[in-house]
Amino acid sequence: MATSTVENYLKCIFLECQRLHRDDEIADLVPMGTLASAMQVAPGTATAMVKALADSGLVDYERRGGVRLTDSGEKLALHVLRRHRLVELFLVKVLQLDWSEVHDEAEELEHAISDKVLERIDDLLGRPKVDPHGDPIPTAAGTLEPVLLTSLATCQIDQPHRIARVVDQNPEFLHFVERSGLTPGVNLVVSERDQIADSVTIDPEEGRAITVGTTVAKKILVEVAVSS
Amino acid sequence: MATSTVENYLKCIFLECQRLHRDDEIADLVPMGTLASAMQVAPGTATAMVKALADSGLVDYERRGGVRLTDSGEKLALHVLRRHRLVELFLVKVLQLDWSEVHDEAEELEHAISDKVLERIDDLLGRPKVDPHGDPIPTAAGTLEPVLLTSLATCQIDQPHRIARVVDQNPEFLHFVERSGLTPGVNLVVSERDQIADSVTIDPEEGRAITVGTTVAKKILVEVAVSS
DNA sequence: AATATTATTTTGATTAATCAAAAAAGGTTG
DNA sequence: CAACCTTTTTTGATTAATCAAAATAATATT
Repeated sequence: MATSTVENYLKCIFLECQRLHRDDEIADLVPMGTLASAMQVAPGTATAMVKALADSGLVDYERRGGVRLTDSGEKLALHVLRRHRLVELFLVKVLQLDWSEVHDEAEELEHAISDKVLERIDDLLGRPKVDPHGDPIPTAAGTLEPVLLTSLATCQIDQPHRIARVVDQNPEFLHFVERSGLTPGVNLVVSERDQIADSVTIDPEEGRAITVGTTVAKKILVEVAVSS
Repeated sequence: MATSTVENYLKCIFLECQRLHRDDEIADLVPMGTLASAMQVAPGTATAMVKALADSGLVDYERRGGVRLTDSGEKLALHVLRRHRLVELFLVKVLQLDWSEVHDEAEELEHAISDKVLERIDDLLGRPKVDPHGDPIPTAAGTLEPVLLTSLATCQIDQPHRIARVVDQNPEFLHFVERSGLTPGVNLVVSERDQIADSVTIDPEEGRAITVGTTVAKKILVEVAVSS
């Protein structure tokens, strides 16, 4: 059985890989430095660990290039992610915790929960598709719906959108999002984008307009609103 | 912070100490061999670990005598036990798992659950006093109600009793208990005890009489029934 | 008491995960 | 292209938890 450290590395590689795709260009390998800082370990530690993961067939490792999940590594990563996200939703829906605090709780619980308990939770919640942050929940079979979302930084101006997902688990950030009324489900339009000022102005259906920087706008993912 | 291994050793010492009190005479120290086999580790491993626990002030260790919890060790042990038992009850009541399978699940979860989540669970369950096996749940303050129960092996013959607690988490045993209708809450009288045959005959209020060996009788704890 | 048995402790090694600091490999840039 | 900077890998050590097997202490048996 994979230790929880192994699970964390795999999850981290998966998420960093997704993040690279979202932000940047088509980087296929996660650089070791990126992994090390995401895992908050010394660079050498990440190298050592990745070599061990490669020996177990969970990743492909390219010396001085970076690391990529194999099929079995991705399968395990998705299973961890499923546990994490179902636990988060469970904590919010059943135990009434705040969405800003569940990430850290789930970080521990994701390694302790059995498949049996997980499926009971899934039942209890009615087989949900997304967690409280709008992140999609992988299926038990290990598939993740492809994400076709744009962000406030890239969506079309003046077209109605709905917030689908908030891609940053930092509690401070989540509180800000909540105060600003930018939680998943909210309808809005982006009324203005100013390259020079690095700003994006958002006009929610309810409440008053707000202007945020591009880095923040990138973290709020939206889909085109269906007429309600 | 205590590792989950440390938590397990402390919990184990606490439970073994209780068991010694229940079964046997007034043994103050848990022998190293008992601890090692309860923890399923080699004897030397237990010695090494106990020395480390003694250095942290969690236990008193008497060379070639055994080990005993200090006040701070007991406090931690009770906190672990509280988590374990609340989780068990939660799994039975909320997630509808069978009482015979929750012990092993809780064994993992007890180390992953935060105080915040624990108190939410406690609330949700209505601040229960005992877990599904009838084991008392320590309070958040770290107190455990003193147990004043006898077992089927020692209670008075022909007097009405009620099953309060089943002291063995083994799923096989719990299934047997269930099949025999000897779960917590059941009213019965012990109609006969035969020293030579090493047997105890139980007459439940409902269903037919059953005869079990003394080792089993010792594991089923009862209280004198209040007139219903 | 001498011997045998059992329980406990020591010793020496191993594995997983980590760090700090030195070494090496690639890029960048003057 | 040589010197510099950044990233990555190596190396040597450390900590927590474990085991097997040898050594020791305590207890029981003859």
